[in-house]
Amino acid sequence: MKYDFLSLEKKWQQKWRDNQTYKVEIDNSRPKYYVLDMFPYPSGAGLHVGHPLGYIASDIYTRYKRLKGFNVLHPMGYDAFGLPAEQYAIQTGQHPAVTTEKNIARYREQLDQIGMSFDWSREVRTCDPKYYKWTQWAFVQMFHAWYDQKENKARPISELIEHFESQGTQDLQAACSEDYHFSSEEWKNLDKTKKEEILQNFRIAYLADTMVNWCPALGTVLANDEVKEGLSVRGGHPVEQKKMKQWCLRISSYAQRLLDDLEQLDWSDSLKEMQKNWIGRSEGAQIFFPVEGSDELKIEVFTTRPDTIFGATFMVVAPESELTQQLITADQRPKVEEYLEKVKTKSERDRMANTKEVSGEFTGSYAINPLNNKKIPIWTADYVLASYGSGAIMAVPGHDDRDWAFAKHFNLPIIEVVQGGNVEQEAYMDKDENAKLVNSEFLNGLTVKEAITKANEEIEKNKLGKATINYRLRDAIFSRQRYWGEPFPIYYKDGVPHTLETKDLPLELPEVDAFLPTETGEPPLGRAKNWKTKDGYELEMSTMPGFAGSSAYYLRYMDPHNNEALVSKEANEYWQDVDLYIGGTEHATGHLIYSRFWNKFLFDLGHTTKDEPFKKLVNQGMIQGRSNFVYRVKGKNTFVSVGLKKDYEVTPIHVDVNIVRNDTLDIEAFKAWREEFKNAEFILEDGKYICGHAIEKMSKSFFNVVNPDQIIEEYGADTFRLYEMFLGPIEQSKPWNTSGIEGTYRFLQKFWKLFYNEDQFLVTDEAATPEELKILHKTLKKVEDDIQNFAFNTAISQFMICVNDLTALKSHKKEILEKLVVALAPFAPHMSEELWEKLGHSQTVTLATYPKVEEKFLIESTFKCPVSVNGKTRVVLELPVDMSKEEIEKTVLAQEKVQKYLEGKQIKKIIIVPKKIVNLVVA
RNA sequence: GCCUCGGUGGUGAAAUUGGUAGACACGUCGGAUUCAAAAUCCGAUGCCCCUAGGGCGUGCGGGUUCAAGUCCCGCCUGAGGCACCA
Repeated sequence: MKYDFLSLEKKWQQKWRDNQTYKVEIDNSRPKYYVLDMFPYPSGAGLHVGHPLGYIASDIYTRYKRLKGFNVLHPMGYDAFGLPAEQYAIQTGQHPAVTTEKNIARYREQLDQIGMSFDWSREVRTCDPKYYKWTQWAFVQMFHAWYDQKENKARPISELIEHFESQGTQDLQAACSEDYHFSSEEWKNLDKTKKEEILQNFRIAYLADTMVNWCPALGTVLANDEVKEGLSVRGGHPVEQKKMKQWCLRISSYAQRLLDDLEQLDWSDSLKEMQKNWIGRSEGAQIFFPVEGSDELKIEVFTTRPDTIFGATFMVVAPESELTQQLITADQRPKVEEYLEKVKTKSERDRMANTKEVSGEFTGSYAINPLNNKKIPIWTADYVLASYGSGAIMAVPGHDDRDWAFAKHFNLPIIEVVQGGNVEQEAYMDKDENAKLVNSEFLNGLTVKEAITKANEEIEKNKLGKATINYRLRDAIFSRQRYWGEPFPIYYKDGVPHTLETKDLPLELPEVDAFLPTETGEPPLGRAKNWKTKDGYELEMSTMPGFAGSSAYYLRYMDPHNNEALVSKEANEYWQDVDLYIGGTEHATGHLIYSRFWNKFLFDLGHTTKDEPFKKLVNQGMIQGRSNFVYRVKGKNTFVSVGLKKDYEVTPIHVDVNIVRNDTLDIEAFKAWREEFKNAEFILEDGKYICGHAIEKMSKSFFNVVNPDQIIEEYGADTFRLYEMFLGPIEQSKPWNTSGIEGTYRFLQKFWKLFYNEDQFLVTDEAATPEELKILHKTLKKVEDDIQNFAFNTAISQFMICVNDLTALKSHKKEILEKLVVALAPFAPHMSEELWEKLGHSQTVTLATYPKVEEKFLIESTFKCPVSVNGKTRVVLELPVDMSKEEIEKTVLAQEKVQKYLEGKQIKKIIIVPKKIVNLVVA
């Protein structure tokens, strides 16, 4: 009987749906396993062949784990809030909810036809009020929390207030935007507004005036990870710096924990490295430089090289820094103001593009080097960033190349304090172990390492500052001036923000007449009628960013219909955390950091049981497009095959890859493709038109998009799944190329035929021969090892070898085939179900048990042992496994070939590597 | 500039982690079957040389080792990340 994949796959997909085969419940009798895919943003274009790569891999692993007896949670949902739907809405007036709904339906249809085993009863959508109730709830928790650096965790804000009331700021170590010192008395005497103002600086979700990435084209603020090279990641619009009042999350207070806990995670090195860089820890010292002529004014700097303090010949303060204003002297004011104005109008992008260009202005003030009391000028320059460290530096031109360039440009002195380079030529930045300090009083003669320690000691002793750590990671800006996102559960009373109560959540997104900002520049929510609380207080008009909804979705899947809590204790304790998370690297510094932070916060307050959400993470590579080209002869409607194009003057034209097969153009289809090609003529090679090709992003405009639908229609879902995995390791990015899919298709045909003799279903109860058993167990072993290593490509290769072997033996033994069906089930579930049923099982293959590998069939009775004589001659011998060293020597030397080679030569030594190789070293 | 990961046939890729490089698959060539084609099956297929046989081969140049795609040093090159971060 023919392998009729179309009807067979339809039949099983229907059965799985009808029987809710993949629905899971808490089951304390079985171990849990949690496999999660990064949920997709349902775009209007549907899935192309690149998208399901990770989903197929996780589905294979899920099905494998089920067969191994685990209770596997494998859910799917949609990250449904976002910019594209909103922009589409602006253009068409269609409500984003409507388009989103439509897109989701399409995604679901496509996912189903690939044969995914998701538990759809647990589906979540971030735009569903029942879901975003808990996003809002988490935000409320963050509003009412502060970060205790002593206990290194978030705590309820009420406990901070208690602390203030009993002892003011004494003994308090808290993450805070300001440096506060007050007594309990002083606290008690403050009015309500002032108290709230102070508390804002401690809250984990807080409102603050901050420099933000403002994107005028999108009309919204963006987070750091949403900006690349001064352009927005979505759309590529210019981004500028602007001071705005925004909601922020104090993620920086978690910097150290986010860094430390990376170690315990089973993630790829490159991903961990990216997060490390993003967090950007640097050790150094905070030093205060008094300003000449002022008792109060001090310049705080951060430096990683306190050892070079005697080489500081000037100071630089960031132009945007408030300090700058206080430092400008009357006679310098006009010049400095002019400079500040110039900096202000320079966009972030221009600033980045011209990093070589040196600019700055002298403020007129001088600082005193606290270690040698030398007077040094204070400058302002845009190479110092307001947002990092304290926004001011001590410039050591001898040992920092930016300071060096600045000093050279403005003719400032350069002092060498570390020997080893020529500071007149360039800054000497090496931390050579033998380099000694000079011109540095008590540091002279020390190495850099010693000098850093010594300088820090001296600074702390004299209370000039302290050794400290700085992070590049900044607090996350959490407001977006957009419509299609979660509303903030915040209202304002006398300008002071308050949170809604949990019982009043969710705060649903209101209807608006247009999805644009208001005339007065308020976000779209400003258009909503009566955007107020019951008591008439104004509600917050911004919405939350994309990462809000995806930060705790993995917890929601554990208990998606719970209306009382994000997740019940029971469900959380059973499912714990994600054992395997699969998704792309593009989320390395976005979602994967936010999500870890969000989870740690919930953990601190006892809302979840695990400190880290994702134990193991596998990054699937991107599938690129493989575009095809036809070459039109200039000025004619004639197309020349790629091999002959050098003889003509041609223009390459993208041609739809779906009318090209193995680079050969379907000429009739091409003529029908577009009106203008109807009468096209062709110059062929070997009777065929061969197209050129190039690797590009998979995109509609390159006509290189391949949809899974077409492939599945032609070859079936099982072939598609197999082929996607067979393409190469999942972590690797690679272009899609449909030629080659025949290989996996043929494999499934051959597998099917093992169960048939002509048209007759034929499996025998005969006992398997040792040879057959060996083939089976070798395959089981290799496949299982490969699955555990996510090497699905080689697992499939092994199946191919196995089928070839069994076909050659004309083997139809039930004993063998039944086990193979189960082993293949994770890869080709539809075919396996069908064959499993034909083998007489009434239950689905999902409930089968993964066959046990019997090692005894794997042990070879003999092993191949290559003999190498001085690396020149190789003889391969078959030797028994248990042969002794002496016997091996004897056998080797008795070989005719070896004898021949050794004639007249003397053996110097014989090296036997157990079970592997024998080497004879000849004199 | 800094960090990370790669570079193996015509193509996608394997290689038990230092042990016969190129498994498996695509493609190509040859054959069988067929009136013919498709499908299917069998065989060949790293490169070079005149075959027997030999020589060369994992980006390039060195090194360690009986043995290197794998380890070490120095380059070249591709992809990704970070980037006036003090």
